[in-house]
Order: sequence, then structure tokens, then C-alpha cells
Amino acid sequence: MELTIRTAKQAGAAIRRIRRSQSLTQGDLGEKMHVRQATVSKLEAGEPATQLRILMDALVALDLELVIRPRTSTSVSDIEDIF
Amino acid sequence: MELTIRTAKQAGAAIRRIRRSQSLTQGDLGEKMHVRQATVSKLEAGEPATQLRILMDALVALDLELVIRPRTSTSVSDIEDIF
DNA sequence: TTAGAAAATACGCGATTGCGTATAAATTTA
DNA sequence: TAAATTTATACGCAATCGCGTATTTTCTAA
Repeated sequence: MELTIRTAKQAGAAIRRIRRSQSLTQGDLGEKMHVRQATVSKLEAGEPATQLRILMDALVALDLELVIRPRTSTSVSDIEDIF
Repeated sequence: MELTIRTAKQAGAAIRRIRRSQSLTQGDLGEKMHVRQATVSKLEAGEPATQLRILMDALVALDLELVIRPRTSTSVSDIEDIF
């Protein structure tokens, strides 16, 4: 299970998917992160002005990590993601 | 070449390493990203309030992508990173 | 060792964050 | 389909963003 992220929107969508897979509400996640449910909502919406700190805190709370690597060729799912 | 990121500081350090490996100055990268050199400086310093948008723009400019995945066990390099 | 380049920092600015507190809207479940 | 839960949105606030413009401070070659 590995999600490729190229936009803030994709990052938010990934967080949402994973949060749900762990049966957590935005409120639950917010509690773990010590931020409000509204802040989680904005993060998941892919608001590009969200602070980096919020993303990192979410990753910790969901027991995830980030990897930075060279861009791989565009996959079909990436294209679908555009629409 | 794959960098594991768990903190904003690590994200900044990774961007800096990769930028240098591509022989770019902060000014060069800023130009590609349409942000100021000062903004790149803050990103690389790992300022946690940096906007997510800035990180994503840097990734695009450096031809990188992000991966979100479950946390792997702590590696030696992670520990070294603490000190 | 010093000139030149690169990076860090500063000031004032408008914009927007995340905050507390609430509520409206949407979704799920009984 | 009604009730309950979850998510999105709102207001006023202090804080901080990234901006333009510039100036240190630090690093790197000649």
C-alpha cells in the first residue's frame, strides 16, 4: 500500500482514505494531532496553504511516513485522478 | 535514491540535498517555483508553518514526487538525524 | 585573503492560517 | 425517513505566511 502524491489535493485525498481505513473520524484524527476537526477538514480538502506541520502531524497520527523520490512515469491512476 | 521523511526539518533537508545535487541555487529553484529565494530558504530550514503548496511546487521543480506509506521501522540514519 | 556568490534575515504589507466556539450541511444508521 | 453522527463552514482573533525590496552573514573560489 503506497500512494503517490503530486499535488496538495492528492495528499489530502490520501490522508482521508487512510484515515477512513483506520475507522477514524476527522474528530478522532484531530484529537490525536491536537488540532481541530475543521483543520483536518481543510487538510483533506487539499487546501494548498495548509501548513506543512499539519500534514506531518497527520502522518504521525496515522502511523505513516513520507518518501521523496524521483518522479516515475505518469500512471493511469494519476490521469484518472485529474478528472 | 529514496529519502524517508518524518518531520518538516527532514523534508527541508531533503529538498536542499536534491537541489544541490542538481546544481541549483536557492535563487534558481525559486525562479522555477515562482517564489522568492527567501521562501526557498525557509522551506529548506524546515519551517513547519511553510505552506504545503511551497513543498509541492519544489517537488515539481526538482522533478520529484511524494509517496505516503506505512511507517517502516526506525533506521540507523533516522537516529543519526536526531543528533 | 579577498572578491564574488549564495544563503539567511529584515521591514511593512495584505492575505490566510489555525484557534475557540458554533452552526449548517451532508452522510450514515437505526 | 427520522435521528444521530460526521463533515463543512462561519466569525473574530492573534500569529505568520509569502510578497517586494534590501541588506547582512556565510560560504566558496581565485
